[in-house]
Amino acid sequence: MSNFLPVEEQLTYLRKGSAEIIREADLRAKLEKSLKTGKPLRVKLGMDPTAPDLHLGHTVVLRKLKHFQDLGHTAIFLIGDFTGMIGDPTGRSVTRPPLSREQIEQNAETYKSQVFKILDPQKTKIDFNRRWMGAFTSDDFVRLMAKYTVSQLLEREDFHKRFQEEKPISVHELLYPLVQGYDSVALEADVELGGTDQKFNLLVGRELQRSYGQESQVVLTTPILEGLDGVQKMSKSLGNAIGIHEPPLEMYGKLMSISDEMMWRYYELLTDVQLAEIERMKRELHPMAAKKELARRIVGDFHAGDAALKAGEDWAKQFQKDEAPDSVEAVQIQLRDVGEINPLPGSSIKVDKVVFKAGLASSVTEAGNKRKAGSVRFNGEVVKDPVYGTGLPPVTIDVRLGHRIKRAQIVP
RNA sequence: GCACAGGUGGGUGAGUGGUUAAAGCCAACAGACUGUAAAUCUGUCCCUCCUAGCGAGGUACGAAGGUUCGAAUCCUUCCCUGUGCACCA
Repeated sequence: MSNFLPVEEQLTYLRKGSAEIIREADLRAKLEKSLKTGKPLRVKLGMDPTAPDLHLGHTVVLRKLKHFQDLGHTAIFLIGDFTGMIGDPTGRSVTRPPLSREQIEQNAETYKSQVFKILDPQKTKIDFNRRWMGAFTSDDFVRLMAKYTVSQLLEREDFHKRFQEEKPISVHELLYPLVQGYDSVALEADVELGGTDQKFNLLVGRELQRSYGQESQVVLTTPILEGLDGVQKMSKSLGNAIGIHEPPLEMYGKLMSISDEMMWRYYELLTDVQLAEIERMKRELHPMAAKKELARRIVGDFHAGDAALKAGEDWAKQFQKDEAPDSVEAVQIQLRDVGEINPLPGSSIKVDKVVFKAGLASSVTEAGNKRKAGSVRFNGEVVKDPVYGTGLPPVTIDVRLGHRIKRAQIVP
């Protein structure tokens, strides 16, 4: 009845793109057992509903969950709507403000729709930890907290560091790992996935399961994907992320701007290209060709049809041939908003304001600085004067600052 | 509660009464060069206005007041963080 692959094959498949498996022997044992009994493993991946928009970094671990799913195991996508109130203190050495319940629910909804770009909706169990945490009594909580010690919690690097640096650590933050760990108890998870930054939390799950008399879960961590800068982890707040909902051209362009070194890492973590094949590409392909292929593949994962191909063409047009792409976002701008200089007979507009209104600069002052530096182009021409003479509106101008371009429609 | 140490621009971190919109570094953004890669060099990096300038004005150093011709710098109160004290009277 069971149509699982042989254990070794499953292991090989799962190892690719993993950072660490704790412990591999346990995983092997669990796989063997499931093969024998025909019972799939329960694989848990939890996410905070704090960042409603998924980016490629999140997809690394989601892809891993998908791998388990492909192998016939049960994928449980857990939305931490309860833990979201705490906010995982990971990373920033600053206490996060808790999210409101409405926000969390809203984010959770967006999540659901987004993860199915990767996971098979038919075969994925979605759960919320409020389901059991909401029913937790104070007694239950005390019992849970009694199973762990403060020094155990302070082993976590983030807490440890803050403790050393005499920075604040709120008590509710300390609770986070415990609750996440308890989720594994509630779900009777066989395996829990997470980024390497989650290692501590995942290990707490192992301990707690044992305390509650369950077999400990296997912990499988995936690497944290670096963002566009190639240094810091991909994160929306760091502004170095590629969101999975982004339009094809934008996604394609961002992928083309990553460093050659990063490109191979992206290949490894974001595509199903086999390692041997990646090595071959490294040797035989021009880096740019390989990068275009990468961009095409990834854009193709999130956009249907020939969107990826089109994005490639548009990109080449815009950046390699220095032309405007076929589709440029148009922005309507009121003439009076950009300072009409002499209404008749022709009109003059203020360059800085147009750039700002087009959304290419975050302030008029910044737009002015860029203009003075010779970075602003109107219809392909560098504009250095503060005032730009146009005909009578309506007038359309392709406004370009750096690699970004907008079509400004000046209307009366 | 008491004592002590802190709170500066996206991040670090100088600055203790006056060319300080606030050094340096990092990040970021743009330009040159390129393959929108890397490396390197250059410029910018609070906001607004205009006649666009080594221009004018407005904000800014936890908050609010005060002293002063003048304060991030001195005083007062408050808020926030950390450390120590706390039991054995």
